[in-house]
Amino acid sequence: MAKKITPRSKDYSRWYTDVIQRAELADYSPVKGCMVVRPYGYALWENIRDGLDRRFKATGHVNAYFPLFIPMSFLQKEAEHVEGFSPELAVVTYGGGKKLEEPLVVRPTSETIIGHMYAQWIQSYRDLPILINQWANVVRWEMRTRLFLRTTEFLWQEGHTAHATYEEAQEETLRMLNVYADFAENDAAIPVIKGRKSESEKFAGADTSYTIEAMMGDKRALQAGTSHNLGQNFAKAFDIKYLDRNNELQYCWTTSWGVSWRILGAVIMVHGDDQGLILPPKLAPFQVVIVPIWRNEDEKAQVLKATEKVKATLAGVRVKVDDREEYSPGWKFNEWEMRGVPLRIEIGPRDVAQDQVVLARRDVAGREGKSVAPMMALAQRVPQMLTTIQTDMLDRARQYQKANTFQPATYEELKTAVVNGFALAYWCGDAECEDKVKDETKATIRCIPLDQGGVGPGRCVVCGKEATERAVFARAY
RNA sequence: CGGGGCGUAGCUCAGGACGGUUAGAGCGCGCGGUUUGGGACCGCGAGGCCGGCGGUUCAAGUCCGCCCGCCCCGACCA
Repeated sequence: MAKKITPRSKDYSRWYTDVIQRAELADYSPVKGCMVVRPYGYALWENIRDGLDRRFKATGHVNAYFPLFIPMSFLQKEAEHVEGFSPELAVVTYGGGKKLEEPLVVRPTSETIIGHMYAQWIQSYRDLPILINQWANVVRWEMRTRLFLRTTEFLWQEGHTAHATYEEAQEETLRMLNVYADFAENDAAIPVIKGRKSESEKFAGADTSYTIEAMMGDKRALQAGTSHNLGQNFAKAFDIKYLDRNNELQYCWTTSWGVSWRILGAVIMVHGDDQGLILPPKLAPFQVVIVPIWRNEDEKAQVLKATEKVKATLAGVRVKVDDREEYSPGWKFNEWEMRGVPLRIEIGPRDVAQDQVVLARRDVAGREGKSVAPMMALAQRVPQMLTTIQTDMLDRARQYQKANTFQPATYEELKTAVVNGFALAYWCGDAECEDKVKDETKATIRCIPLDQGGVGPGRCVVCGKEATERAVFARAY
């Protein structure tokens, strides 16, 4: 435990893995590319899950569960889909000691098997829309993995909907993109850019993919969630049809959308500092940690009594009392700061005598983040401070993103911009220009923002041809 | 899959070029005591197939070969 966290400036990726392991969010598994999520990390994931799930329910979705194994032939029904996913499939060829007649794919995503079921469940326009989400694990055989950001097996949710018209499907696609953005900003305190993916970056099998992109602490981009309008591609591949009001057979329009535990990596990288994690109050497993301080049995009894009293006044707040005797208060301060608890309450003999406590904000370092509050005021003050911390964290992240986003007009400027952050620049739409940037700068088009900022047409930053839209170029995870 | 690095105590590592009794340190862990407002200290103690297999040798943690695993950097991805 004495091991120090590598400073971000020295080695950002080391910092990232150090923080995860030292904060006990996750650990490496005996299986390459896989990850063990520890209780503290899982509690964080549960809060993410709950925040999203609540929003899914509020927009009319229901949860269900589809199987882990998918017949190989299903994947092959949609040409683009199979092409996109086949390199990263895990395939089961033996079961019960016998070679299987048809290999089973461990789902990399569930469009195919869900499409197969939808084809059976949907007969009429009256059956539509179908709005189902599932929380599941999926497997994608990745060459290089990274805790939370890219693991062979990962937890996520995948929403799959079927609609009667293109318009409804498109509306759903954007609705869920907005749900993701709302969650990212309001719960995770991560500012995101909503946008459309370029042809080369879109989901295998989608007509159009949308994304929320966020800037990490090292100014690289991370795709934090995606929402796809699948058009009729899967409907045609899986024969998802319905009879419309005129008794005519129509193919459905489907969507899918997903957020994985990768977003937990974003929380770490957007907010963390050299001390470790900084968790937004809405997601933190413990929003408040109380560290009691005493010197002798007399003080101990008084302080613990006051601690219980304080805890009781904080109904509705997730409070951890750290009354372990084998660690000193100073040790605990460092420990809980490293683990990102948003607010610390210190209660010692001096505080008990004066009916007060010391409050320390995790997001404001040192003395500046410390304040004293009367015990009487805590029931109000603590929730208030948690709200302030939550909004301050979003503001800080937003400022950081803004300060590191550039608007290059020339290719030379673009080259500089993408090593220093995001580049918002005109793009003509040609894959050639996109590829050139990728080859020469390692930056990719993260998205074409939905909000173009009210600017008119301009010149492609690469080729100079007329361009109607601006794209965000950045190096990405 | 290419390039680089590393496998010795739970963790971080020394030892290794030059083979030689019982393999070390710090941290962590257990017990006892003193401590406790920003990572306290003392004493005692437990803990090792030195990644695996094979070879050289009277003798291998150390030399040689093969294999395995992990981490970091590149080509694909939520």
